[in-house]
Amino acid sequence: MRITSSVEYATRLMVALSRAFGQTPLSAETLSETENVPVDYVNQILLRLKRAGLVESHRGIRGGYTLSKRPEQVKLGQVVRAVEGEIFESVCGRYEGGKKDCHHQGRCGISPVWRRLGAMIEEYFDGITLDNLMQEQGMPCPVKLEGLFHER
Amino acid sequence: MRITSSVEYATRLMVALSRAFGQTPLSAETLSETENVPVDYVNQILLRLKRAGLVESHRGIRGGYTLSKRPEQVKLGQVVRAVEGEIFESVCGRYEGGKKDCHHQGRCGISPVWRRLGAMIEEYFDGITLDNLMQEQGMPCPVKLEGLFHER
DNA sequence: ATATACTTGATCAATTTAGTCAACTATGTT
DNA sequence: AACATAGTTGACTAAATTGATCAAGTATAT
Repeated sequence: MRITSSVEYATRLMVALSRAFGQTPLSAETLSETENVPVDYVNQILLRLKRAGLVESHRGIRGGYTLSKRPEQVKLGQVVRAVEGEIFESVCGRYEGGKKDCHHQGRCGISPVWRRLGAMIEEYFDGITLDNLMQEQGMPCPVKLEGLFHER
Repeated sequence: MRITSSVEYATRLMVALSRAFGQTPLSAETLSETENVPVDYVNQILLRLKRAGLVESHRGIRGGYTLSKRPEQVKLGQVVRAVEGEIFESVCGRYEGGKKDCHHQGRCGISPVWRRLGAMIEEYFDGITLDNLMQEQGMPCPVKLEGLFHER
């Protein structure tokens, strides 16, 4: 379980765009240099972010990318979903044993444990905004998880 | 971000061994059948669990595996660490950009966000015991995360 | 003795992740 | 209009990880 390079890079790119919010667009080339990410990879990631509606692109000589929304209105969860599809992939049914004779239904308590973990992680990511990420010390106290554990 | 088959299988195997706790050992062959996991893979996973001290092996004609400790004394976190090494791999420095001109040090708030996520996930796994997993409804309310978000 | 069953390390295939490439389209500037 | 900048697209490749298999052992209860 780890943060992939796509997510790491996407997050850094979004923070860079947050810093430049309200100013002129940042080109993929520029972002590639300041963030030390291969330019083609930057383009690929920005394209996914664009398709998710998180950034806008501007062609031509002084083109580049800008945030679609204000930094405080963009959640880290949206960024992760844009590049990964799903934040936490459900496990039930993915493996042979699970499908054929699923021990995740009525016979043991494993399934809810995975589900809650997924919910917890999503909640965590959705509780953090780009604005939080721009702060030196990270976000203050973004998530309230109490409810999750009593959910039935 | 997902639960790997090793973790899924290891968890199921440990729950099966929990059910048989105090009884005769369960052979890899038996576990393979009841859990629908290839027998060689079962052996591989059980070996890792053994090296982590979570199960004991018994050779010979009525041999097999037994839990080393009572189900309520084994944490899910230990099971995950036994098969995966680390529950959540630290990201800082893993990628080129991070090493060369790390944006995770003093200049933005990304790093603490990953660290806290990792701490949260570890805390979650360590708050669940095999005993919890045996219950139909999963564990009750294993984790208190309040402290995590104010940690500095 | 012998059948059962754990032990070990190597190997292999499938999948995912990371990164590259090339051909193209749009746009501002001169 | 010409041109340079810069986004767009999809295919492609390489590396790493994951999932699974195999073979040649060793130990032990009966």
